[in-house]
Amino acid sequence: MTLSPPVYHHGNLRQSLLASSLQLLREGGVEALSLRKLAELNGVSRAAPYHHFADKQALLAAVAEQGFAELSGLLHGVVDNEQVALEERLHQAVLGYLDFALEQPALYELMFGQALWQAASPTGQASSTAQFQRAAKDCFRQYVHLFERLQLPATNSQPPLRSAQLLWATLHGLAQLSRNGLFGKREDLAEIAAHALAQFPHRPA
Amino acid sequence: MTLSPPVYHHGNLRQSLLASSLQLLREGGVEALSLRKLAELNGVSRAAPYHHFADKQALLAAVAEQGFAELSGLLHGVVDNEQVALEERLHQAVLGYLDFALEQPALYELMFGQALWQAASPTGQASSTAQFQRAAKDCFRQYVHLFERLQLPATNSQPPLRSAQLLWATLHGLAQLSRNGLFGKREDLAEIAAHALAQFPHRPA
DNA sequence: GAAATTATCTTGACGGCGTCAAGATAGAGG
DNA sequence: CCTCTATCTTGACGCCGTCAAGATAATTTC
Repeated sequence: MTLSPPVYHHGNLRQSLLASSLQLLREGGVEALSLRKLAELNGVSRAAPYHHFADKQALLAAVAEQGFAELSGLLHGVVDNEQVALEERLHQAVLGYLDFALEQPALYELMFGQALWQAASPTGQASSTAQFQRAAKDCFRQYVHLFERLQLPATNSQPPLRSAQLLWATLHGLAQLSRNGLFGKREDLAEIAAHALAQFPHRPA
Repeated sequence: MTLSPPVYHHGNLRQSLLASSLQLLREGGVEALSLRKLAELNGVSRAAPYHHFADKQALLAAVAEQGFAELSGLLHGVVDNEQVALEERLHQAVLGYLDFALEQPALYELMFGQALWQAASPTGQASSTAQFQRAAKDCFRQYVHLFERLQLPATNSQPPLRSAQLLWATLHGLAQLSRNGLFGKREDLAEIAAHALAQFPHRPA
């Protein structure tokens, strides 16, 4: 009398593989993530994962998609919180993004790395990578939405899309360079992030 | 009667390997760069490269270091050009950086990717990775220098180090997100870059 | 110039990897 | 029951990074 959908040999291998992938990613980075280790961790044979993912790239795309979904949920929680002033939400969305990136550096790098965004797409895999790219854009759209609601002054300002693009780029750069240890201690990062936000146009206080 | 330094079996394999690495990187990304292919391209056996690089990571570090050296030269040419106004030099340094990143995306990703910045450093390789990290910081220092000379107004401004960090992060984010096709066409990038520069404090015109 | 030393390269081998083909097994539906 | 399909296993292939042992060539030492 299980509540989950019908179960075959393993349980549901697909989700279990995704979870184990996150674990391997955390412990040893992308280099430590191999299909064979994944299979062994789940008590199945080498070829079993191929019944749930076309190839390694498709699995990585699914993992990254899951990452974007998590980030998207995190941002929604901040951006849609009507009890907080818009400026403050923006601030929280910035810090939340950076926390996410720095707490799961390997996952974050996978989400934005060359491997998944260069879809050579011999037709078949297009769906798997296209799907994860859509998840990424959903994530981004929330920043656009936030800037739209902020109604920034026309002077010195650009359309919300442009502002969101620029903010996102800044956050991404901060996350990656900070991970590489190029900014000194991590408290410096919060200061730089505040500096970055201060450079965006403000509503007349 | 050769002009080059004394030549052993190959010629000078080390430099030749580095050049071939760049070629493979350009053609197929990091995934296409294997020591065996590299050896074959240079007409030597599999193990030959190990007499010039401790392991694959050391070779990648040397390639990345070369990349930083090239970028550094490019920036020097712009930043030290006394015949151009400082603001204009900053503008050129921004566009030059982005051009470099977008023209050699695989090299750029290698230069900033996790693989080389997570030096587990079991003591031995420390020198090779530390050396390439120094090259990276030399690159960065030029932006600091530029901001120092710009003498930005104290109001709303941060020390040159902070401004340079923020600009670098923004450029890095723009490069990577743009490469991933998240900004639409490439002409948009120049517009966003201009927007970014406009947000940095200006000298009173 | 001969011998010793060092730098450079080769061959053989090991384990790990992604992937595929062929076959086994287990649950679902008639 | 039989059939069908989803799921998993075993065996095999070629590519990979890496090391140990040995060969060869340049340099150094006398």
